[in-house]
Parts: sequence; structure tokens; C-alpha cells
Amino acid sequence: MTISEENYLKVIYHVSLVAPKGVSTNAIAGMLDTKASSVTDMLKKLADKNLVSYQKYQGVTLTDEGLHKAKMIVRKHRLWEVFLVEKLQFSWDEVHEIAEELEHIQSEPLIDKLDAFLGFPAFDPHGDPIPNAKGIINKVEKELLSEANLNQMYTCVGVKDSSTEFLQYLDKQQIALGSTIKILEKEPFDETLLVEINGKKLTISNKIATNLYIR
Amino acid sequence: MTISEENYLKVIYHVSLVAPKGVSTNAIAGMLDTKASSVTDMLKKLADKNLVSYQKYQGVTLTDEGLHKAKMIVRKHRLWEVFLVEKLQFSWDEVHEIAEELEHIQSEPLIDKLDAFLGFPAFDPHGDPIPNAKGIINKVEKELLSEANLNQMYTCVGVKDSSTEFLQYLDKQQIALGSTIKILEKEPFDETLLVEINGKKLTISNKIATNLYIR
DNA sequence: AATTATTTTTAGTTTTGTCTAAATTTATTT
DNA sequence: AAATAAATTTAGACAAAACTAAAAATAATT
Ligand SMILES: [Mn+2]
Ligand SMILES: [Mn+2]
Ligand SMILES: [Mn+2]
Ligand SMILES: [Mn+2]
Repeated sequence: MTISEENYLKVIYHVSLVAPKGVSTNAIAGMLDTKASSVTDMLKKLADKNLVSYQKYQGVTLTDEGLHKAKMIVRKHRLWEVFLVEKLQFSWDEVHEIAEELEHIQSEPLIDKLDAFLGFPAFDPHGDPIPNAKGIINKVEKELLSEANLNQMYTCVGVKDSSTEFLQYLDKQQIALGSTIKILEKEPFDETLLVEINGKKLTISNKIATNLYIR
Repeated sequence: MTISEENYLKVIYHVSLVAPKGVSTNAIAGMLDTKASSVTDMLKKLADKNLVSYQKYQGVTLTDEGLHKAKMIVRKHRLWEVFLVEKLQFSWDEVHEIAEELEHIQSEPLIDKLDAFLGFPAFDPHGDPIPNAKGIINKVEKELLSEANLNQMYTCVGVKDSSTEFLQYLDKQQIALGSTIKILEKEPFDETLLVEINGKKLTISNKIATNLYIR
């Protein structure tokens, strides 16, 4: 498999988690920053290789084989992110780009030994679950801060957006995975929240609240 | 720079260490397992980018910029090999292939942090020196076992060939970097050696002796 | 239901890196 | 010095992965 094919599979996987019926050509093009016509070409190729099932104009779904391949790429991506943060002291906003490259290194023993070296972590630095060598994902229930109740104690367990800008905002506000959060007030007009994070009061926009996972 | 360009630069670098006047098209083709015509095409491209100086039929030499780029690729290759052996418990005959891929990951902070994580190693698992971030190589005098004197104590410090077959042969004979070697006899006809390695007597062919570095 | 808008596919190019076969240059023999 | 051999380059072709522009199919409006 080429790097390009792997990137398509991974994107189809991620989109299919929120759009289960079939992933549209445009959705893929948007995420990969390419043109729809390029996507169509690649979908044909992936279908020939039995990694997706594809019917003209109907979008694609991953086959069992494609799903497994996609999970293995995600596994590699997230394990490398753990390595970069835990062992090389990168901060959580610096690792995504590098992991985008490392996820394409082809060696099963490498990734299994890396997994062991890291102590078989269950989550990556952004709170996303790491599939095991068989592709099994340890799902944990979580919800967005925007959907949480008032005056209830939660723990921050993940981010939906993992862009540098958002992660650096969280750093600046000293919000990290494990921080405790309680919603004190919710402004009815724009859903701005007044929250208490690690004991400190803070005002948070709805955009922030829809990108923070809590439990 | 593409992976292909990087592989060419690295090969030109390695060949130029033993053929300093100019690296031939065929030598490059041989090492990269491609055709001479493909090499010619690439040499033109590298010359356009000022990474090699190239004149038709005269072979190539690296420019200062090309030399530095090549050293950085070698640096990455060897640092990743150290990581694989020291941290992930790979054996020295398993790491070359994987490092061939890892050497193309593009991130300066990554490689500098990896260097620090490994404790700034000076040599890779095969005894080859690791260029520092500026490209400076800590050269250590060493010679081939085939050129050593009789009845003198040496230490094994490196291998010339780092193929799986050769390294596994060394493992089988319990020869490792750091082993002490003394030549007891040399057969005049075919230069087979009777050596004492870590106290044990062993017969060694000339082919082995021309691939083991000692000091 | 017909029209318009949006999405998707097709057709035809481009770039990168490779190949084969033929031509050219350089090196080696006679 | 010619003739032959070897190395290298050129010319033309191909597959992968992208693009633009145009055509076709589907979805949304009137
Ligand atoms: Mn990627
Ligand atoms: Mn992540
Ligand atoms: Mn390589
Ligand atoms: Mn090595």
C-alpha cells in the first residue's frame, strides 16, 4: 500500500465514524485537501483492491479488510504520538504532524515493540483510544462539555479538535486531560459557560465547549 | 526533497567515501537497484537543485549543500538504529530495513530530541559513527581484521557489511562489538585466520576478516 | 413535475520516477 | 591508430497521483 492509499483509508475511517451510511466523495476531498475528481480515481483503485465497497454516486464504505488496515494506521499514529509526548517530551500540540509521517512506517514488529515499550497505553495524548494489535478499541463513554449538566463534577478526558491553536488555548488556560470541570452558569443567549476548572473560575465559549470531551 | 532524492544523495555519499574523485552512474544504479538511465535522469534533477555537481560522462560529486543533506539522512538512519536496538530490543541484524524508512521522516526537532533521549550516542549498533546536528563526524581510527598483525590484542569495533546474513553469523560465533580478538595463525594460501575471540579459538575465512573492523 | 443547484464522474493533462531500446561517448584491446 | 567493449546518455513509453474543464447524475427548489 502506498502512503496515499493509506491516507485515504484513514480519512474514510474517521468520516465513517460520524457518517455511518456511506462516505461522500466531497467529504474525503475536503479532509485530504484534494479535488473530488482525484478522490473518484482513488476510490476505484481501493475498490479494485477490495479495501472499500464503492458504487458510483453512492459514496464508499470500508470492507472488513479496509477497516482493519485503517485501524492499524490509526494505531500507529496514536502510539507514535504517545512516544513523542511521553518519551521525547514534545507537547501535545506538536505531535500530530510528525505522527502523520510516522504512521506510514511499515513494520509490524516495530509497532508491537513500540507498544510494549510504552506500556500498552490505552489512549493517546489527546484522549483518543488506541486500537490493539487485533484492531479492538477500548471504547469509553464520554460527552461534550456543551452537553453536560450544571453543577456536576466532570473530568476532562479528551479533545475533539486537536489543532495546534485549540490545544495551545487549553494550555494557556491550564486545561489538560484529567482537569476537573464544573459548569456554574450557562448563558441562554449564546451558550457561553462559566466553569470552574481545577478550582479556578473561567468563561468559555460554546465553540470551546463543543470540542472538549468530559466524563 | 522526495524520498527518492534522499536515497540517491545517501548512496552518492556512501560511495564517495571510497571513490573520492567522482561517483559513477553505474555505481549508483548498482546500489539502488535501478537502471543507469534512471540514475542519469535523477542526477540532472539533483544538479538543478544544486545538491550535486554533475558533468555528462564524468560522474557526480556532492556539493556542500548535498553533502550536508546526505549527512543528515545518515544521522537519522543511525540514530533510529540505536533507538531500535537500545530501546525496543531489536537485534542488530533487524534494524537496517526499518531505519531505511525512518530516515526519511522530516522533522528536525524530532531527530534532535531523539538524539537527546538516546544520550547523544557516538556510534550506531554496527559501529558506524553518528554525525552530530552540524554534520560533524567523530572519526575513530580502525582497520580491517584482514590487515591486522599476528599475536596482537585488538577490539572488534565495527562491521563493514551489515547484511542480516553476516550479522547472524557473528551472533552465532558470539562475536560482538567489544569482543577481543587476537590472530594466532594466518594460512598463506587463502588467508584463512585462526583467531582467539573472547578466549575461544576459531577459524575465520578471509571474507569474514575483510568485513570486521578492529582497533 | 419541471427547473435549478449541487455533487460526482469522465476525459484529457501534468509531474515524478521508473523502464527499454537505441545512440553516443569513453575506455580498453588488438 | 583502429577496432572493440563498456559505460553513459537520449528518446520514447508507462504507472501513480494529482489537476482542470466538461459531462452526467442526484438532490433541492420552485
Ligand atoms: Mn499520513
Ligand atoms: Mn491524537
Ligand atoms: Mn531510504
Ligand atoms: Mn548501521
